[in-house]
Order: sequence, then C-alpha cells, then structure tokens
Amino acid sequence: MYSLSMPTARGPGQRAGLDRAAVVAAARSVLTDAGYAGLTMRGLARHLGVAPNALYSHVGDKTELVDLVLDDVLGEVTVPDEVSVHRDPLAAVRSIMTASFDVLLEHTDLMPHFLARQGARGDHAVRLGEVTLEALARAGVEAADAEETLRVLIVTTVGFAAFAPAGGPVPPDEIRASYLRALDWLLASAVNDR
Amino acid sequence: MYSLSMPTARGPGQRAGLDRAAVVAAARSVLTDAGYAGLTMRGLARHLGVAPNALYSHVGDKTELVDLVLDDVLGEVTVPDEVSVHRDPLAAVRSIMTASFDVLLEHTDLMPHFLARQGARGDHAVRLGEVTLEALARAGVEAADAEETLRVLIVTTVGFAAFAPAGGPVPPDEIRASYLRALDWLLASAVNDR
DNA sequence: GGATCAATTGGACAGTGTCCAGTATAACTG
DNA sequence: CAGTTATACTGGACACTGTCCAATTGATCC
Repeated sequence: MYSLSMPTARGPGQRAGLDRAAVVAAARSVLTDAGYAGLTMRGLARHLGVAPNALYSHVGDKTELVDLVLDDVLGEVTVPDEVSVHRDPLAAVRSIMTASFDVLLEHTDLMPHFLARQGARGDHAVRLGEVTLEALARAGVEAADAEETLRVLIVTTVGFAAFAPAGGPVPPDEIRASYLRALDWLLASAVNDR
Repeated sequence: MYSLSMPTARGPGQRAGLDRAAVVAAARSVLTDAGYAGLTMRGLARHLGVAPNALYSHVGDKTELVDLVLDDVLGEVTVPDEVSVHRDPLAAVRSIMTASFDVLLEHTDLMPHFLARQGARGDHAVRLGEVTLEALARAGVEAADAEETLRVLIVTTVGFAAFAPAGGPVPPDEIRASYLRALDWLLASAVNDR
C-alpha cells in the first residue's frame, strides 16, 4: 500500500484519485504511529504515493490538515441520544467528556496544537459543544453559566489529555484517574453553585 | 542594541561576552513581541549580534532554551512565606496559582510547548510545586491526595493560560474569570472530598 | 609563558512548508 | 458528441529551519 516501489508512476496531470478524506485519514495514520514530529507533508505524500504539492489540492495548509484530523478524531465520540440526555443530563455530560478524553488520549500529540489553535471549531466539535450545553441546561445550570462551565470542562479535558502521553513521568491510567476526579469535582460544584 | 549595523564585527574565536542568562533573556524578549513562531535560533542570534551557532555554546537545544525561558517566567511568581502559608493555607494555594496564571498569561505561546513537554521541571517550577504541596497538606488534604490535587491545579492553570491569547474568540478577562471560578470549584471539592 | 579549555565564526547538511508554471484528466456545456 | 473550463497532479524551485564540524581566537590555570 505504501508504494515504496515505483517511485514515479505518474506524470504531471495524471490523477491519483486522492481525496480530502483520504488525505486526512492518511495523516491520522501517520500521526498515530509516528507522532506529530513524524507528520510531514513530504512524508505524508510519500505514504500516499504522491508528490508533496498534491496535498495542497485538498488541504490549504498543514495547520488546516491537523485541524481536520482533530475533528475527525472527535467524530468518534458517541453522543448520547435525546432521551438519555433528558433522563440523566449529568451522566450525559460526564459521558461526553470521558468519551472525548479517551478518544483524545490516542492523539495526545495533537493537544498542544489544539490549544495553540484555541480550541477546535470543526463540525464534530461544535456538535459536542451543543449537546453538552443542552445537557448542562437540563441539569439545572443557568444558560449564562453553562457556557462558562463548558469552557472549564473543555480546558480540563484537553489539558489532561495533553499531559497523558505514554513516555511521561506519570502513567496514563493515573492521569486518567486524576481527570475523572477533577471532572467530578467540577460537575459537583457547577450544579450546586447558584 | 540590535546591532543592525556592522553585520560582521567579529571573526572566529573572538568573544561576544554572551551568557546563558543573556540568551534566555533575549529569547524571552523575542518571544514576547514576536510570538513562538517568531522565535528562531537565527533570529535570536541576530538580535544578539552573534552567529547562530554561538547559541549552542550556552544552550543545548531549542527545546532546552524554551524550557529555560519557561522557568525564567515562573521565577517571577512571588511565593507566599511560611507564616502566611501557615495562617491561611488555602489562600496561599490560591495565591500561588493565580500568580502563576497571570505570569503565564504574558507567554501564552509557551503553553503548548509546556504541555508537549509534560510540565516544567525547572528549579522555579519545582519550588512552586513544593510550596503548594505543603500548603495543601496544611489545608487538610491527605498527602496521597495532595499530589493528585496539585496535578489537577497545574493542568487547569496551564490549560486556561493556553486558551487565553488575545487573538482568540473569548476575551482574556473572561477567560480569567472562568479560571478563577474553576479554581474555586476545585479547591472547594478538594478539601471537602474525604 | 605555555598548555588547556571554552566561546565564537564560516560554512555546510538535511530537512521543512509552500509557491509557480506547466500538463493531463475529469467535468461541464452546447 | 465536441469544445471549453475547471481541477488534480508533477517538476522544480525558494526561503527558510535546527544543528553539526572544523578552524580560530580569547581566557584560564600552572
């Protein structure tokens, strides 16, 4: 699949059947087993059997690429349906957050980029935010406070995910435990703080 | 001071009177008014009127350089003295955290790097951690829980600082308000959670 | 005063992201 | 179905980046 053979099988003008989704998927794959430092436009192009410039037909920028990967990752978070949000909104919030956390754990490399970009603005991220806001409202958090609470939850989730990479001094499961605890603390105060 | 004139005033071997501290200070200055993207070894060397390689006599790496800048920044946090820690430990914790937050606010660019490095390990950072741990213990947090609480506080502080850059969608003072609130929530739960 | 160590420079190496000008293919139009 | 237009892709380059090596000079120590 890597087309290490046949270095130049295509002349200029000939299509490779590339696709924005394919580029994002490949980037994500490279990212998982080579880390952020290992994600380079040229390397990615090599993996796709394509000249480096070809990527710029589908992605404006490396930054945008990483943004897309990030939202792609976020798309794997299973959002609780209306009824469960209605029945136990606090559990729904907790579920969204922990699910996001676990998904982000697989791409801790992206968290610094996430923060540098001041949060994800992709479709999936937006949807997660909306559902969470709704659940918070149902849980009894005032509309004005809900947005702030959401911000706190996001910062905490992303922050902990950023701290969790395997090579670090603190083992990931310990980080996860700390995260869950912090989440409990925050939610407890958020609903009682009025 | 920038020596834009006299491009090559020195031959090989001649000293420039450079210093590790001077390099760090210059890096910090560049960082404040050009951002992380504007901090390049070559540019920094130019500001110091020195060849790029000269920096490597005082700093092993760009990564190490940024680490040093970070700890230099943290050195500006005023640590509460023993007596105030003894008298009102919770206020001491809050003071350390908010002071750190405010200092980090001036270098939000560094926060992604901070997270990518999984925390600061410099002298100043260590000292802040020790004092905070002591204050937490005095506030009634068990030794085992104190470390976890400290971790939560750090992640929150750094995370919010990372989200605060001026260009962002949310104004900095609003971010700061959210941070203070989150801090209150966390501390309240941390001391009651036993 | 002579030897040793550290700071500095010139020059280079291997990368990086991204742009410009062509070329061939696909899609659209009449 | 023919002709035009938009788009995907390549070759090749540009302007960078961090960092290493060898040579040279200044400071330091005995």
